[in-house]
Amino acid sequence: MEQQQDPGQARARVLIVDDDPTVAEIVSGYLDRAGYDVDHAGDGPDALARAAAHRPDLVVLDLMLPGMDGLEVCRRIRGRGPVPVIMLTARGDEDDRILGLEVGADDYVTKPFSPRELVLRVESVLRRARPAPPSAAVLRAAGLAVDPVARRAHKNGTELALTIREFDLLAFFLRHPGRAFTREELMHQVWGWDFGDLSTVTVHVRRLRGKIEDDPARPRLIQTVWGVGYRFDTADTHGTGTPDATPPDARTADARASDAGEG
Amino acid sequence: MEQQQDPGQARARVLIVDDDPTVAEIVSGYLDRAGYDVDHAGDGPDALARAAAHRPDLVVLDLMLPGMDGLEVCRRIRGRGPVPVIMLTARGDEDDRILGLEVGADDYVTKPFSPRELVLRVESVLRRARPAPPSAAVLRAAGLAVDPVARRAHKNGTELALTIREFDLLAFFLRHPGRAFTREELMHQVWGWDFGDLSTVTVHVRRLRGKIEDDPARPRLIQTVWGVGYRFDTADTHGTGTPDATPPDARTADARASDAGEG
DNA sequence: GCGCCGACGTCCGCGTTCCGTAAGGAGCCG
DNA sequence: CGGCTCCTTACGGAACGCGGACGTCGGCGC
Repeated sequence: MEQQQDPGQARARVLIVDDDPTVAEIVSGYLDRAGYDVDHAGDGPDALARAAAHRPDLVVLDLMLPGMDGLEVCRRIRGRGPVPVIMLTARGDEDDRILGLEVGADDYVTKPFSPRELVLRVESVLRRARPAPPSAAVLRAAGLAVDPVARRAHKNGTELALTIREFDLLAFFLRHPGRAFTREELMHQVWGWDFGDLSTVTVHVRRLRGKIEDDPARPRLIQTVWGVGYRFDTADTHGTGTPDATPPDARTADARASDAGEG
Repeated sequence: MEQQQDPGQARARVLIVDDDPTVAEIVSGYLDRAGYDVDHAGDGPDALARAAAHRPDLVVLDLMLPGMDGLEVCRRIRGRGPVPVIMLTARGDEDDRILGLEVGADDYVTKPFSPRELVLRVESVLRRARPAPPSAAVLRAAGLAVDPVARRAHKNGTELALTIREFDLLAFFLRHPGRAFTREELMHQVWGWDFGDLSTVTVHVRRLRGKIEDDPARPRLIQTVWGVGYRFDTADTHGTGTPDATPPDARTADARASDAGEG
């Protein structure tokens, strides 16, 4: 069964381009019942006009069109913007598939096809084309954005060139803002070591400061807690003398495994 | 999907639904000689029962049935699973054809038909139904277009001559843009190995770079993540806005089979 | 059968990057 | 002022990535 779309969400517009009225009608019925806003064009020029007027979210395009070549239509439609295209080709016509691939089709369905399958393809392509919604995996604070999955860090939109240790250290700080850590703790959490020269931590904090602080000589983000260690301060966790200011982040102990990457 | 008749494999099961015994017998004979395991039902309820019991790989369904409508039978059978259906319709009855397609038939044969033709259709539908598990779309990014089904890759319209490993590697990268992978992960996901010389990955990345990068010495698409591995970057996954284009979908064990192709 | 060729995995040398440590100087506190 | 802590810089070595090249295996044509 096809699933309905979210009520409240605008229905996705689908443009069907086919010169056979019966095929178009069947497909329209299926897509309509599946919750799409369907438009139909019978030939190439009509397709281009409707595509320009209605700005569909997806185009189902028959390759065999009277007048204008389906490939040409595809090319022109995609020339205006990144609209996903599903192409209907004759059964087993390998050449058409290849051409469709080159011209910019995102998927193809061979005729005769089951309307059910077409609906599935439409859903699949649209799902794939949807821009990724706010990825929750990105850590943000004080103009910094750290993506542990991509292993990228940005400061005010420009990318930072961080080494592994610097990246892991910054990611750890971002996960635990406003809290002071001793060098031993950092060495344990970020390095995974329970012993070693603690000046290693000092040096890496210094290097990280040099890359993320506006004035490394007078650091704002990574504060030195005299006699203790370091604390990452964001702009919003400022001024509150909170002794136990656990951020909304519910992350507790043993964050090492996820914070410091590999063991 | 089910298996086709390979030597050693079980024969494909075909269920014939027709109220005319002579027709059913003739068709059964042909299909049996063609190597299929044939079952027969004379009316709608019988068809549903046998379909449930024997789980056929394909159903040949006469539209004109006593008792229950053929369309209703088709609808119910397909409601249980994605079974291919070939429909037998009266000659020139356009409405039946349309209805058949609407209900989800994969092909149709008009009566009177030659049993030989029906066998060909059966083979065709089974062949088509098997190796086309739904998601067989085209991957696109940064001027690249990769068709996993056709095993073709294009860059800016010109075809790339990729080896098997290079193709699988590129397809995997295109499926997970903007995400960093270690060599171990790539070896596992693309090669399917859990051990082995990781320099193999390095070498293949280099060879792939030589074919898809404008300046392989200064790669833009496949970025090296120092100390970690590699990351495929598209033009649009650049900057703070959308650092992660990969939806947090189910990334399970079966991802390998679909990612690396079926070899 | 024989030789050619492409694909693949492995190995080695080189240049680069990064890391941990050491040492000297400055800052903070009693 | 003395002791301790922290900052800064420098350096050697290890780790890493890259490019080039080699040996093997299988397919294909002769």
